[in-house]
Amino acid sequence: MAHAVFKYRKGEAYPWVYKYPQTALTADCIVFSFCPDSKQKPAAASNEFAACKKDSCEQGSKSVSCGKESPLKVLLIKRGADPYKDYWAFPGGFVNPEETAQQGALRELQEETGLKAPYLEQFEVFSTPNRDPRQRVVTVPFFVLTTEMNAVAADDATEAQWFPVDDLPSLAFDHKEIFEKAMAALRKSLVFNPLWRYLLPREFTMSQLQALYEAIYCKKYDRRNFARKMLSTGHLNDGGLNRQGLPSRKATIYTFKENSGGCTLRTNNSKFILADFEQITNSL
Amino acid sequence: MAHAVFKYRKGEAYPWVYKYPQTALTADCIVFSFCPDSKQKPAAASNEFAACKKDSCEQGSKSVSCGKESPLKVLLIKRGADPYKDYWAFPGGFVNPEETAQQGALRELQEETGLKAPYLEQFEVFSTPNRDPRQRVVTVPFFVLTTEMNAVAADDATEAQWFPVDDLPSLAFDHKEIFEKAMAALRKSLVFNPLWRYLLPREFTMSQLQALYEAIYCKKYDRRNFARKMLSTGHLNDGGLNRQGLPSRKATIYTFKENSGGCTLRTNNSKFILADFEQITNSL
DNA sequence: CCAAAAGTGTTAACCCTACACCCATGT
DNA sequence: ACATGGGTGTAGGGTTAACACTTTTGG
Repeated sequence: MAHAVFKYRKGEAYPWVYKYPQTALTADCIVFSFCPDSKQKPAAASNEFAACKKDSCEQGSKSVSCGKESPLKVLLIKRGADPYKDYWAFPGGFVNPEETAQQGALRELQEETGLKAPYLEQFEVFSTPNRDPRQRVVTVPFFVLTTEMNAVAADDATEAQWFPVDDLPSLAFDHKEIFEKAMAALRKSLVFNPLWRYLLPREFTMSQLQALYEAIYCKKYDRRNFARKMLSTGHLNDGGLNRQGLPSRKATIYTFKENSGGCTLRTNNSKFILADFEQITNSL
Repeated sequence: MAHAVFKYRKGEAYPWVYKYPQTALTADCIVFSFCPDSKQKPAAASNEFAACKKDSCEQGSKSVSCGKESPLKVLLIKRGADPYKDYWAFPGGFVNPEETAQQGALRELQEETGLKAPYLEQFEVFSTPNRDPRQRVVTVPFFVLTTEMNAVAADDATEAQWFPVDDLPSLAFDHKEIFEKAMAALRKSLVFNPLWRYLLPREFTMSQLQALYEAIYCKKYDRRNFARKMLSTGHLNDGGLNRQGLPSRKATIYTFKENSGGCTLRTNNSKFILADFEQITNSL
C-alpha cells in the first residue's frame, strides 16, 4: 500500500533511504487536567448551557463556564498545517531518531503547549496503515496528568485549549478513538495507582477528590463512605488546616503522603480478586 | 544517531526513500500456554531438579519433566540469523506496510511457529533507539494466550520450544525486559477479564483453574474459597461430568459460559475500589 | 434566617478467611 | 489400608452500603 510518498531524485536534499519499507513514528499526548472551575450555575438556563456545549464543540469558545460540563479537561491544539489543518488534535508529533517515544511525547508537548508533564503513561499503539494520509504513521499515545492549565499554543499549533471530556469537538485523524482508549487506560490505571496527586493541587479537600473520581468514572459516591475509603488507603495526610471561599462550613485540607508512591489503592489486604495488587501496581 | 544503515546507490534494487527519518516496525508475540504436564515428582531429588532448571536454561533441553517448574509456559524460538543468531527470542518480526501491528504479530507467529492465536493483547511499546544494532526498530509486543502446544519452528526460526516462565534462557535484544512487562500485563488484564478460556482446555477442573491462577500470580489459594469465588463469577458452567486418571476422587468438570464474554471477574457488585469494572473490561 | 457544604456514627447485610470432616478412587 | 485429591459447610471478623442529624459559614 502507498506509504513511501516522497520519491528520491538525484541531488535532492538529504533523502532517507532504507532497504526495507519503514514507518514514521509519532507520539501523542492526551493531557488530562482537573478543573472544577465553574461552580454550577443556576439550573434555570440549562437549555442554554446545552447549546453552549455544542457551540464550544464546533467553535472552540474559550472555557465557557456553564456548570454542566465535566471538570475533567483534556488539552487539544488546533493544527496549523495539513493534513487536517484547523482541526483539533492532541499535541504530539514525530519522534526524533535519538529519542524514545516517551521522550518525544514530552518534547512535543513542551514545544506545542509549553506544558511539562509530571506523569505520563503509555497505553496503546495505533498502527492502522492508512490512519495518516501522507504515509504510514504509527503513533504511540500517552495519557498525561497535570495540574498546570496554562497551555500556550506554539510551534505547529495555532491554538491550544482545554475541553471538558464530555464535550470534545471533532478531532483529526483517529484521535477520537485514541481518546476513548485514553479514558479507558486512565480508569484502569487509577484502580492500581493513586494518580490523584497528579491531578489535584498539593492541598485539596475530600470533596475535590471525590469530584475527581466522579468525573473519571462518571459515577456518584456516598460522601461518607468515599471519605472513609480514601482515608483507609493511607495515602493521605490530614492537613488539619481549613480554608475556603464558599458559603458553607470550612473543609479539612489533605495532602498526599510523599513516601506513599507505588502502592495500591487500598492498604488493607482484602484479596478481592485473588490477584496481588502489589504485583500490578506501576512503580511510580 | 545512526539509523539509516543502507546507503542508496544508483541502480540498487528498490530502495525505500523518505523525506524524514523513519523507523522499522516489528511485532513480537509473548505466547503463554498452560501445561501442568509433570505431576510433581517425588521431592527426594529436589536438588537435582534445581540443577536441571539451570541446564534447561542454558541448553534448552526439551521439556524436562521435573515437577518444580512453573506450569505456565512461554514460547521461544531460536534465531536463525543475525543479529543475536542462535539466541532465544520471542517469535515476531517486521510488520508489513499493509498490516496493522496486530496482523503482523499473528502472521509472524504463524510463519515462525505454526501457531494460531485465539487471544492476543498489546501491552506496551519498546522504542529505545539502539535496541536493535541494525537500525532503529520499534517493537509492538503482544501477549498471546493459547492452548495449542504444537509449535514447529519454521521461517527465520531454527527451533521453537516452550519454557517455564520461571526458567527462561538468556534472551536476544531487550526481550528479557519485554517478558517482564508481558507478565505484568497478563496479571493486570486477568483482573478485569476472564482470560481463563484461552489458557485451559474446553473442559477443565477447578484444580486446573486454581493451578493456573497460582502459576500466574505465584501465590497459593485456599481450595474451597477459590472455588466459591470462581463459581460466583458466573462464567462457569458446571459440566457435571467426571473423569480423571488420578488415584483420587473424580472431579467436577467445568466449561466456560459461551455468552459470558466481556464481563468482570466478579458478578456481585462489591465496589471495592470505586471503579466500575464494567468500564474497564476489554470487550472480548 | 437560610441555603450549602462538611463533620460525624450506626446498623444490617454481605463477603472473606480460616478451618475440618468425609468421600471416591487407584495402588 | 492408605494416600491422594475432591466435595461440602460454618463461624468469626471485617468491609460495605445505606442512611440522618448537626455544625459552620456566607449571603
